[in-house]
Amino acid sequence: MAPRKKTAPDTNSTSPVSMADLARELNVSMTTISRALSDHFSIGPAMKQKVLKLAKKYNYQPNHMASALRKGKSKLLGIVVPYIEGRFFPSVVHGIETAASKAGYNVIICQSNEDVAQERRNLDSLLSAQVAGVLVSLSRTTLDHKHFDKLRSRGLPLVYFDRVVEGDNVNTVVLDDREGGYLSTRHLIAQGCRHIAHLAGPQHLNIYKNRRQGYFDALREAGLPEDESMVVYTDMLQEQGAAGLRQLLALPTPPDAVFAAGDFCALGAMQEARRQGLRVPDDVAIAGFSNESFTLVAEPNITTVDQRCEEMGQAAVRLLLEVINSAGAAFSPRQVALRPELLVRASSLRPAPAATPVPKKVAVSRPKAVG
Amino acid sequence: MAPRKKTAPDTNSTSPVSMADLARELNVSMTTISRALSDHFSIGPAMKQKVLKLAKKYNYQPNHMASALRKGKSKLLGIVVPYIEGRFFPSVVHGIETAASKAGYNVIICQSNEDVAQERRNLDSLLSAQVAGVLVSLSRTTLDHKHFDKLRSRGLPLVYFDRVVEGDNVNTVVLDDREGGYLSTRHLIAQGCRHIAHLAGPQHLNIYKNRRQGYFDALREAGLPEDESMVVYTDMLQEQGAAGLRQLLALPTPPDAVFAAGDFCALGAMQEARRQGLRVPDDVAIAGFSNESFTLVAEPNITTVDQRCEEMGQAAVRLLLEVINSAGAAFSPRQVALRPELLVRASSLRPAPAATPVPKKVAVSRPKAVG
DNA sequence: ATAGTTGACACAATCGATTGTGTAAAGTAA
DNA sequence: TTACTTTACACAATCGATTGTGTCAACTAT
Repeated sequence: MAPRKKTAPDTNSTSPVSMADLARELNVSMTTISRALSDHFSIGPAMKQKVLKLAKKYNYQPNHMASALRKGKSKLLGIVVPYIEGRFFPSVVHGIETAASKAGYNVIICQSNEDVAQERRNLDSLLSAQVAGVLVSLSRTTLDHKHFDKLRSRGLPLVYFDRVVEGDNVNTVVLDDREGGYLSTRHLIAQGCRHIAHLAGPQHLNIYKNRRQGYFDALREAGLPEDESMVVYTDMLQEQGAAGLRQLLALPTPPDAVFAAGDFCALGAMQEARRQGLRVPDDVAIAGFSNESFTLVAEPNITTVDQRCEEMGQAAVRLLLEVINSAGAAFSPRQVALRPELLVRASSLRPAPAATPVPKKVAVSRPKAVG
Repeated sequence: MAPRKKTAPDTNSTSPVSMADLARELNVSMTTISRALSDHFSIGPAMKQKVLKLAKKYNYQPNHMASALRKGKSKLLGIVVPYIEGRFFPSVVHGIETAASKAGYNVIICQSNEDVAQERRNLDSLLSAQVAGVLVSLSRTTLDHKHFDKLRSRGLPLVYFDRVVEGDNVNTVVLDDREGGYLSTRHLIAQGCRHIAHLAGPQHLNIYKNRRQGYFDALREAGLPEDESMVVYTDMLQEQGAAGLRQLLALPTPPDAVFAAGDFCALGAMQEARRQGLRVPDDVAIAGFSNESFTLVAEPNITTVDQRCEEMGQAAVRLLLEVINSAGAAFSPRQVALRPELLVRASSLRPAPAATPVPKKVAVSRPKAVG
């Protein structure tokens, strides 16, 4: 390209003032400017002041791209989520952005739309953008994870959250779903319920498998029978919650409580209960999962388990930054499980205290590491 | 820096293979590689094939930062929103990311947390990241917009959405709130309601002012009185909806319908109506605004106005890309207003058809440009 | 066969910031 | 005063890709 004199302001969106401009004005080298701005010891205090002042005067903005290019590390984090809708992912992203921003990072967000191919493209995109690390929640159609090797081979720090790859050689942050199921069921037992049913989700998904496990754990702990006939498997839809309850009410010993693995399902069950003339929670207590916003709108308000979305995002960023800052020094992958929060609402709160108090084995229930 | 030989793989996250590597392997110049990859005419077809093949073999990923640095334009768009929660912003962001990605852009997302100072920092951050354009929804505390001049002075394309700066020298995408209020109220009139109240929002916010305007427009069109005593001003909270309805029901002529400028407010009103023994929609019809997810959970389902969140994001990106691609050629700012969609649900649907059909002046109601 | 074209690629500067090494001036010690 | 440190900067290469201008060869035309 022809040596272009600094005259026309171009159509460039580049900052109007670069380090070279400052250097020219002060008759010093760019080295001095760069080091003065980054508070390098080899620059005298007087010079530092002058540079800082001039930078402020001209509203100098460092060019992150140039810096990243030279240093080989940008201040960008990549996020790959299946989509940005509903209650869960937006909240997690909220947490991620907040934590990242606090650490001086910006985040690039990508949606896989539950499509592996798109997920693959997202990764390429983030690679090209030279992100310093990646946070991923897998798409539903992601069966193998070979495309993530590309990141690993380049030494790009990677943290999975919520929908994760199983194993102890990866960094993950998840909700402790088993604990959620356990807390919820234990609460129902404490309310005096003794015939607790479970509206379960697809068992090939870990979250639902674990919630069911927590349900059984609580039953066993309380000495109640673990009865498979009290478990109905659904896809967590509202109508299936209704249908599920219908099926359960037809049993010889109908349930006096239902722990649903999802709020929509719980809502359906509650509506069905009332259609059948049952009172909630008096005749049948109901608890859901996910803390969907409508749980506070439904009447009665639905007891549910909060998934700590924001904390999950923050924990994921913390972990990612740790890996990034470990800089080469072999970092041994860590798996973090967040403790869910049981939100007791009217749908499960019996007026009278529990007839038969349950043994207080609270502390025992803590699972592995808690973020 | 000491000339470092290509030996140690560094701790760099840089792509393991650069154009220089390809050039070396093929014994050609980087120029040739670059031009072959970008399909420049001065490169022979044979050479192009060889380069493409080698690039594929080595899984070459172009370094966007380097490219952006040289070209002065990145493939990044910046988003600044007050926060990423609730129903609205996540959906808009969803639309933005989808549209941007389709056009080969990645998006960097920033939250202002409703704080001007943070918003200012966000802009600096995006400037440093060398984004090609910015999409903004103003924070609630943003009273003057001087900090946006920094963008304009650098020729950075800018589009406001939803919470916009007023004026015809800026690019904006908003929902036509007046039309939304109009459609909703017209619907209530068509249901046979003649004493329609309005639960209004803070009038210093344009969205609420416009919804109220639409309400009055519909009344006037139907020849109904525009009665200020039928308007209660609130902050759109659930409790205020209840309180507002209580106040209205105490009037000499209580309303037979309520158009609330927000769904939460509508919900509160509906709950209050039932507490007072009124049937919805028979005794009092209710319509809200925003299409919150709980409107489909409440019983009866609440009639509401959809804000076209995703379309708004897409329209904003379209407009932004237009400005970006106009490349210098003076682009005259445009204001886009999206047409809202009335979602009629049980809360306002009277069993009997309208007693007195309303004059069909539908076409007349169309406002300015529709995105 | 000589001049004029065209095709296909190389040179080298450039975007803006970073950083190892060199070096002149100033300061300290002997 | 001579020698040795420090202090405070400057030089210049570098990250990876882009691009205006040369240049050499093969080709066409007269």
